Amino acid sequence: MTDVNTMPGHLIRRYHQASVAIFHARVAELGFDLTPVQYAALAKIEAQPGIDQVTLAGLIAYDRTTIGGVVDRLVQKQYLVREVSATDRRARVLKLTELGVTTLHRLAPVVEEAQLQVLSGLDEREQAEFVRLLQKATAGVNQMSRAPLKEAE
Amino acid sequence: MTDVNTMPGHLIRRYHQASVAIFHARVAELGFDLTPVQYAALAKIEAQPGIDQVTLAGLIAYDRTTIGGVVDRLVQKQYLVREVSATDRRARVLKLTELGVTTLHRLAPVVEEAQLQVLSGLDEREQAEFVRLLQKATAGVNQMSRAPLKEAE
DNA sequence: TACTGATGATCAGCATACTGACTATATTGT
DNA sequence: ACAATATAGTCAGTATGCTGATCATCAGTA
Repeated sequence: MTDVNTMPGHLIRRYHQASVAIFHARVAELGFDLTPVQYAALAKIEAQPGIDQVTLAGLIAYDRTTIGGVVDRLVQKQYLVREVSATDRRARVLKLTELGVTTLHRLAPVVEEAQLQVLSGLDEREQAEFVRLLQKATAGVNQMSRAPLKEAE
Repeated sequence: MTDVNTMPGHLIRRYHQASVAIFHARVAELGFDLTPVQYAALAKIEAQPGIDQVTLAGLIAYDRTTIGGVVDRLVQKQYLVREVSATDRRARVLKLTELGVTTLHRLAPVVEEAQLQVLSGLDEREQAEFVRLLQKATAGVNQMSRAPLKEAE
């Protein structure tokens, strides 16, 4: 394993790079300019409207510092509203706007396609096995990240 | 696949995040401050001293814009020397310094350990299968990246 | 009630990646 | 030889991630 191109860490970086590029290309075809991270945030906020930033970060495994900037940009694009929580003045409550909802729904099928394209180097049986192993491997190292996934309670 | 946490793209992002964190933690234990990208660059330059930046970028699948900054920082840390090529004045020729060589060799075993830790969620049979599928999947989407891997000739 | 610690959010600073544009130099074709 | 094209590298601008620090607010406890 002296060649970095055979090391898991390096392969993951390259795979991630391509995965992001595929996402961008697909989304750009529809005339949108959303990053994978922004999409994930919108999807999670739709599922749990009124969520605060730290909880959101935990549910999609982001760093809490990073999420601030992501939310900033989504608010600027008018996909999100951010308000001070009525019950905790430290917290910011997040909700989708109408535009956010329609955008999310228009993008959903394209994002699905992008996922398939990311796996397109594998045949169907391999895809299933790969996703299973990827989930298991990711779960195994979850706590090593500064931003571990926190399961919904 | 409506939940982003089951989507391959999202899993890859999380896995990559943890992989980088593991690398940093291991390298920091030895008192060094090298990123995975910087390590990969050093390793490749050792294998091919006198390589230019574009070729290096192709061999480890970086963007040519990004590699400039990476090399800058490695030069600043005195691991690398960058000189104008004698045969092509556009090109910059890269070589390791003594310090670069010794650092690379000290880090190598730790980097190996980090790779194993990245896979630690899987049993031995799964690890082999996962790396095989990861290589195949990555190769399948290689051309979608701005920085595809270019095999050595 | 007042103190202490925990928590939500932000800020500054840095490194990786990307896009698009630009400069300088080589190469190719006529 | 000269024009057109290609290539190596850089720069400006933006987004994701990280570290570590700070501020405001909340919650538990003496």
